[in-house]
Amino acid sequence: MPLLLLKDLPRYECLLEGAKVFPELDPSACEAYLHLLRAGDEVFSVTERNLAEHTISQGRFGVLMLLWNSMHRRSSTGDTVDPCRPAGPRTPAELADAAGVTRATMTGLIDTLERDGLVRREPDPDDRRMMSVRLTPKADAFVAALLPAHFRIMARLMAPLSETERKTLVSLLTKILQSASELTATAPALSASS
Amino acid sequence: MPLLLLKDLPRYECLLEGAKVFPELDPSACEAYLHLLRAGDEVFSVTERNLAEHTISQGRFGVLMLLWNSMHRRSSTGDTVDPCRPAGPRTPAELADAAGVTRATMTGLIDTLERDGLVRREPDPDDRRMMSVRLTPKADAFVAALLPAHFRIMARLMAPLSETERKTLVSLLTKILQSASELTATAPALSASS
DNA sequence: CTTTTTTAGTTAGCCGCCTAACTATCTGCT
DNA sequence: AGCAGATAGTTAGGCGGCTAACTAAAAAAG
Repeated sequence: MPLLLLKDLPRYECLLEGAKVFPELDPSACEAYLHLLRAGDEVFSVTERNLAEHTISQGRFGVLMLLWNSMHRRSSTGDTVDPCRPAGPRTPAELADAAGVTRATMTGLIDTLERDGLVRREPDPDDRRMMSVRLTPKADAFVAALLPAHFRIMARLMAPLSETERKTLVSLLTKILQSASELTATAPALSASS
Repeated sequence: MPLLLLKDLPRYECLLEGAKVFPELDPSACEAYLHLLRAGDEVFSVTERNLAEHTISQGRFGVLMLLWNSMHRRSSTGDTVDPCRPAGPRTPAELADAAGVTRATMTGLIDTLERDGLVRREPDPDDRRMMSVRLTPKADAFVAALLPAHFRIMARLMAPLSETERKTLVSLLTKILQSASELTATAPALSASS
């Protein structure tokens, strides 16, 4: 579990009462916020538990998936990607960027993956600053064995939602994602202005 | 940011293609899952950034909120809680339970909060194993100064959603939460059975 | 051609999360 | 009374985030 969260979400009446004390408190916004964090966290930890059974963390799994995708990706027309210039992330910096972590963090993840024999670092012949990270055959088999259960869990998590509801959820989350990125862009003004 | 996540969510076509390779892959479930994690993470990091401006982490903030709530809570009828036996969490174990972290983690959080002068540990006169954690006046002022901006951010994040959409979102997330907890209960069967 | 700036990757150190093991205390059973 | 087991809290060590500072190499500027 990545974050400290209330196990029992507050009842709506409590939020209404809080709004009396803090005029800034928007009860329905707060409720949606708390449910979003809670659900995201719960879903995260369910998949994390499955991955942990295979002795791998979410972070390392993410790196494996990025590399796997780089190796197996085909374009939407069905053509294979030019093998001389693979499209997906290969270097630590590209991986860090794709994964949304710092390069320092990626160094650590690749360290442990390499230690476990799942990836290899290879120097770039053209630019001696760069490394190329490649999956080992072991990792290939590992990921292939892991994915079915992983996908099954996603399917089970979303089982109670109809196709329509899933689309609705995605569209609502997309709106939130949008406003979050706007909020990020104007970050300095947050705590001060209205 | 608590977790390693794809910065760019995969297009739906990619999921459809993946489903050809992995029959367990339910594209709409996967899409919903990825959006949920992504949105949760993004929203989390937006609030985290605000808290960081006040030199406090999400985890410590959560502890302060639990204690604050314990101290200021009133019942829904407006009566104050019996002051001799306050309802909210007080001890590290209760706090850990309410926050959903281990007691070891709570020890660390209280350590840093105490170091920063925001809480005090007081021995329990009746049971010498127990400690009582109390907010200092400094923490009281600190939280009161922090909350308005915190609430404002929640409101902004949810601004693009109508009241109806917020209710819809909460109800969809509640369904997912429900299936996640069922999945947690039957965890051992996950990777094996269908 | 030298110097400066940028870039790739690593290292060091902090924080918060975990599990496992430990101490101290209390509770319950005989 | 006395001991086994439960419980509260801490400690120790690992992992994966982060920032900041560093090295090496390439690119750009003069």
